[in-house]
Amino acid sequence: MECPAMSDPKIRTMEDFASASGISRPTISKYFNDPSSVRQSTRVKIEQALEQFEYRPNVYAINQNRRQTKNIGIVVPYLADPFFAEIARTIEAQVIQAGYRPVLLGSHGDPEQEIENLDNLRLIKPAGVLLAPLGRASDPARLDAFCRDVPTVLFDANVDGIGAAFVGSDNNQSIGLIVEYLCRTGQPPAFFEMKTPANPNALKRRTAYLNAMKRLGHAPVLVQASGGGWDFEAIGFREGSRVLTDRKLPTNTVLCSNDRLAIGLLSAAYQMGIRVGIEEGCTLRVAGHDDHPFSRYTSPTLTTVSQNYVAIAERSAETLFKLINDESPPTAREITLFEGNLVMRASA
Amino acid sequence: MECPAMSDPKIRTMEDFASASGISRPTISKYFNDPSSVRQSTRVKIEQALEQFEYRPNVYAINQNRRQTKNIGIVVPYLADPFFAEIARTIEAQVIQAGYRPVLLGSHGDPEQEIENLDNLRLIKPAGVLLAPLGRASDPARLDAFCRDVPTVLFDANVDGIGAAFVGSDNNQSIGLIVEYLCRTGQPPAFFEMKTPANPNALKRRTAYLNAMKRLGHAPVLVQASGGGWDFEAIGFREGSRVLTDRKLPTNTVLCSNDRLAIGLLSAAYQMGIRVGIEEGCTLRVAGHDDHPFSRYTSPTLTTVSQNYVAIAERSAETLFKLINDESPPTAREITLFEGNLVMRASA
DNA sequence: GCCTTAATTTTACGCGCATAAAGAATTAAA
DNA sequence: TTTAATTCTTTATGCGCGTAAAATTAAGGC
Repeated sequence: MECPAMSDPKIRTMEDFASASGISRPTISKYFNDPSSVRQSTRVKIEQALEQFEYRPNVYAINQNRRQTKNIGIVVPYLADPFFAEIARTIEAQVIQAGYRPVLLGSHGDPEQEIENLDNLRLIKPAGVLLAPLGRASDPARLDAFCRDVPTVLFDANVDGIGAAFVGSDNNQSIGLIVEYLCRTGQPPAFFEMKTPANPNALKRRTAYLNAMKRLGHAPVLVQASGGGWDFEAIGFREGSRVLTDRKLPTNTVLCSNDRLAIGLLSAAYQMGIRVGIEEGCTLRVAGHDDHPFSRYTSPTLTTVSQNYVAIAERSAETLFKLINDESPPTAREITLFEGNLVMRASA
Repeated sequence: MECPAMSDPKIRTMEDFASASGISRPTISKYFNDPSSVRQSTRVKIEQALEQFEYRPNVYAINQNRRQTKNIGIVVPYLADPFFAEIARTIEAQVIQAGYRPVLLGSHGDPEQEIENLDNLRLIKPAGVLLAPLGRASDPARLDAFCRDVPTVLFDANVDGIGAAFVGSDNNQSIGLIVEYLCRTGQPPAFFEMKTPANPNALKRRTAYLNAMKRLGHAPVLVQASGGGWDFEAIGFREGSRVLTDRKLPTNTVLCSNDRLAIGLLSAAYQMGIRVGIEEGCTLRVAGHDDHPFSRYTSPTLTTVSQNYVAIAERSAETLFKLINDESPPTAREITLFEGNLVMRASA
């Protein structure tokens, strides 16, 4: 039995706790709003009483009356994607550290779910929202309507003009990096992607690939998979099988728009008996983008470009907090891009 | 500009909406509590007004006064594991369909985080909680204390005597199934697992393996990986490399306690040039357990046993709702186990 | 048409806290 | 020590809704 100090008199309300601790209720209220806003000596008193009586204020009563809650919404397009799960987790930590309460929501790749998530967030009157939008599938008008009402920072995927700021990866740099690497170490890569990608990053990566190839004096080769949705591995497998069967590829090197496509492609190659990698006897090189958590366990391990998602998480959270606490007029929409790093493994 | 019907008079409170719709406030309140509890004709009136004025009641005011909120907590040990992300998503859908609001929390493999999640859930006074505990790492006393206060159903991992019910997989059946399959189609398997697994399912699987081998008249071989944590792929890779290097395995078949270990092992085998599978020329067979989302893209694709997580999700949600709505005295702790299905792929 | 039953309105109170204003007490500075 | 600034207490009001009880009205059956 835990029994810190015989919490005999039942402390249910802040009033109870106030009289039990010998401090006035409004001061207690101030303390819970911001512990540093009361004198050090009274703070100590309160915290001692807190250990005795283990009282916790009623969240609903608090939030009903405060102008602004301490809730921060975090919305990601797909929670079952380990990449987003990881970045969400990192952001969560930032939010908690800053004294806010994270509320994590996944959109399951569905634009309606995304809007529903935002609508649900509205109901809890969040201080701000960190939103990784679905991208092209998103309903920009409704996204914008939300961002006008609630301080919102976009991350991972940009939607032009929406939200107070955007923090993401510099696809131009990262794709340039790996294209250069591939060209330097072997045949110039073809680019494997979705024909009509939902994610705006995919479009930027395509452009970046084309630019990089031009710069290096090679003819670009686009391999575009039809189909939609978020089941990238399946698409990568299906279209990868097709392309490898056709044998029309003018190069032995494939750069995938993201790691999940690459995972599908590697699986297809393996099943066709095609040896992938940079070792002797390999007839195909495959590279990806994102440094997906599973990319280090593929066969062969996947050469890719890592996104600096820690930096992205930190900066986007930081930007949001500034936005929330700043009385200054909202400045111009700021775009921050972090560079990727080459992760050399066995596949290319 | 959206402007359904000129919502000129600003509807902020239920009182506003009541007068605007010509219905009394208590009736409006009843409607939002349960739309079917008001007469059909008034329900129509309210819903018409609702379209005109798009009023939403204040969540905080509601929950402050209701004896019970409509919140259902969902706690999983590790959100970055696609298996849990998927099952969480399925449960979410169930919860929403039943008219509740899911609150999803991940414990990041950390027992303290798990307790913190439960503490945070307490603050929002949930109607009930669906908890997939960390397992052996969990703090049983504090888990129990929570379950005594809040209707809680455990799923995925059982902790003896804690929670009102448990819904999971029948490890004995599923492991038996795949052991039989492996024995029937080749050499009897060794069992690859963690020496001190955090997950109680792992222990049941070990026992199930030993039982199955005994039943089939084979000598069991346990391969136990040291180390802890939730980075199963890394452990599978590291320990897998070691075991394959040692060449002390008296069989060419390895059954892994879960797919994530198998993913690591497959990666290790590939890097060592060991051909895995049931084809000609393969010297190793590998099987897993769980039908992890990535198991169909490994090289080779992973033979495994699928958990019926849709059934688990449905039953656990269903059980919780019954528990919440039932006035009957809490019956004996019910344990429901669903059978697994063999998923035959290329690795074994 | 009257009666029974169910649904609604009216009235009223309370939930647990934020917050504002004014005065009292404490602290720091002069 | 005096004064000014800070912090605290007291007092009071209100947030938006749940909910209970009594009075009223509407619906359905004969």
